[in-house]
Amino acid sequence: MLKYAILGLLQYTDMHGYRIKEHIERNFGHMWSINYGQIYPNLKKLYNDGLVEMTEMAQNGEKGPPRKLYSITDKGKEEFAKWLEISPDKPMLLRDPFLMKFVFFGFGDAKRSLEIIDEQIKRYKSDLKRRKKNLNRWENSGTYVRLTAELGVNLNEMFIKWLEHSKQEIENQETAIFHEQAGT
Amino acid sequence: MLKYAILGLLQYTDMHGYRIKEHIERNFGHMWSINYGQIYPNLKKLYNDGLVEMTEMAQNGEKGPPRKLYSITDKGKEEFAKWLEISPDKPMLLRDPFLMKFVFFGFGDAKRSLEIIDEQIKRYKSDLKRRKKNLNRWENSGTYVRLTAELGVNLNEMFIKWLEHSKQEIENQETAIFHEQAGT
DNA sequence: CTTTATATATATACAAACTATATATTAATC
DNA sequence: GATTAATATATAGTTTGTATATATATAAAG
Repeated sequence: MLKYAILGLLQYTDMHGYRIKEHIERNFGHMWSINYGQIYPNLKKLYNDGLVEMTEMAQNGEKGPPRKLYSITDKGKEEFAKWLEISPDKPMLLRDPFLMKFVFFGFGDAKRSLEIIDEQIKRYKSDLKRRKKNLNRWENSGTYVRLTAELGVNLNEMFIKWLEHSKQEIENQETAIFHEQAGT
Repeated sequence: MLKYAILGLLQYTDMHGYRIKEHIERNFGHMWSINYGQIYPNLKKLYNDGLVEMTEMAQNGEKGPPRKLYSITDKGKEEFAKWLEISPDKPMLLRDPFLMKFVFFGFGDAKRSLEIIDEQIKRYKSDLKRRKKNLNRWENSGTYVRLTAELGVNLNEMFIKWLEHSKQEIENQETAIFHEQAGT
């Protein structure tokens, strides 16, 4: 899938690996983090398959070592276009270490569980703040990019709402158990 | 992460690989799909690390070949408990082949894009129906499991709302472009 | 002015997760 | 009794993800 993310970005403009990582994190970072260890091998493969071209840039006053600028070829554009109009086969995958723990909190210490829930609410809230602040950045980037950014905000708001509601339910239940034990 | 999902499930009851897959898909299937190719190697590793025990069951009138029943050891329970109270380190990861295409629909054929969006709305809606129907199944499974199932429903409803709103915006924009071209 | 810190940039080894497919057993169906 | 369906385990191969090494150039600190 990363293959097509890279090809898609290269349709906007030529880029080198480092810049590609930046862009992916800006465009998909709502829900996606990427690593150089995924980008450079992919670029190499795209190059070997003739889907991108590469030119080594000379030093030009910029920081860092010489860059390798990649651009999409006609073959690359073709393959990307083909991919774009195929109905997505695989369903959404949501993998969240917090949620994985959450399901099993019944086995753990209730107090510690609530602590982790509070931490998570804070995390969601700071994420939401950042995303809302960046929303205007996508206003002129085309409808689809903008709508995707909006989805990120919606997703974040939904999670906060759900987790705050969950916290209350859990606390209420704790109180109920306490009263039971106290015989009231 | 799968390692801990398996250990967690084995705290409820002893299971063999096939059954573990069923349970994971029932409990986490809101956003998670699993494959035998992930389960059996994991069970083997858990066994080698002494976190689970295994007994080969004799045939007992049930269908299929002999089962290997796994149960969690004290060492396994310890490691699971330790993991459960550590603050989750990595952020949520949402990987969706549909969303990946959606961001780039600006490069593709608008008509085909709307078709794929319609397919996706249908998929979301049938998922929602199934999840809502199954909600009552978790009513007595403990607060955390039930709340996680509710999250699945919320997530689904949010996506439908977002995608239907997005569709309208895209269609409106298409119409605007048409009027522009027609000079009205 | 030289050491140190920082941002840039590429690369690779390793581990975890995912896909595809092979194999085998039993129960039910035809 | 042959076929189909459900159960169950296993593994090869690919893709993803993590950790870390390496190197260059600018900025900042001393």
